[in-house]
Amino acid sequence: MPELPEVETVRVGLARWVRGRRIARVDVVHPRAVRRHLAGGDDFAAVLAGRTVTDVLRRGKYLWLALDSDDAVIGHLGMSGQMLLLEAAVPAGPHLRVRFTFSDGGPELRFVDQRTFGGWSLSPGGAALPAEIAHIARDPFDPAFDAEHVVAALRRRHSGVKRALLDQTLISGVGNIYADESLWRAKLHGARRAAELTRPVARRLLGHVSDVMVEALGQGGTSFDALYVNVNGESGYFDRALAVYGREGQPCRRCGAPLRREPLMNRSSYSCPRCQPRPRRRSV
DNA sequence: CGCAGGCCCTGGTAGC
DNA sequence: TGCTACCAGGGCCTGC
Repeated sequence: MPELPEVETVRVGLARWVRGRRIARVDVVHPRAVRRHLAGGDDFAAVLAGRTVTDVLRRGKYLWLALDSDDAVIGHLGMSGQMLLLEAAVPAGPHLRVRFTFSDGGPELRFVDQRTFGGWSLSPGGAALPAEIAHIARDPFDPAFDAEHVVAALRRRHSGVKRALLDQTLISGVGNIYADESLWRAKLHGARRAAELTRPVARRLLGHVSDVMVEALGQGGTSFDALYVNVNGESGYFDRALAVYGREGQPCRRCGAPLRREPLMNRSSYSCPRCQPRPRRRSV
């Protein structure tokens, strides 16, 4: 489940391996992978052929290949997407969705995605920042990330604080895993109403969000199964450092109480019943 | 407008 | 053994 640290790891890998190369051919193996490109897979491939990748950029969980035509190819890993760089001779796996081959004959870029939540689309003129993702807020790795602005926006939200953290138009890059980890560090239950957080508490929470993702980036990303693999095909291993996510029934590392799992927004949330008491008035 | 919830999708696993 | 039900969840979409 790639979140900001994992996507940044992929971006760095793509920049290293794809920047400056000319796309010779694109094969859309599964149409769902380009469902956002309404003109279809053939058109997607035709537009990209002959273009050179000038840079690989990212905002939140979206990344894009900037092209010499000033257009962009936006990519999202979804739940299970992988970017693999492989020699052409390596046989295709069962979940290959899109294949990019390059005119230099070097390694292909293969987008592999079991659950098909991820995909690609074209953004005309979007090399600097695709209009399609301009509504996505800056993420904590962005030099222009304005924490005080996010604190103020967070404190105007009437929804639960976890829902607010997962809202990519408020702060981007945070997913279910790092939201839970951040809330545990901040000793806050995710159903606490965001608007009820004091300014210092909101600041502290955002500090934890940033810390936990910076730490994950340093570890090379999170992996729970073989689904997340970085661009060179190596699994991340940050899972060993997770304090709450996936640890139902195991002792809280702070107080020893058995961690709980409960549904929130129709997905699992992990927290400590003692460190993160449920609010009387719950917001989701 | 803000907010909440449903849906998409596949493979692994639990349960019968 | 083979079937069904359920779970994982990011982001888009709809409806209130």
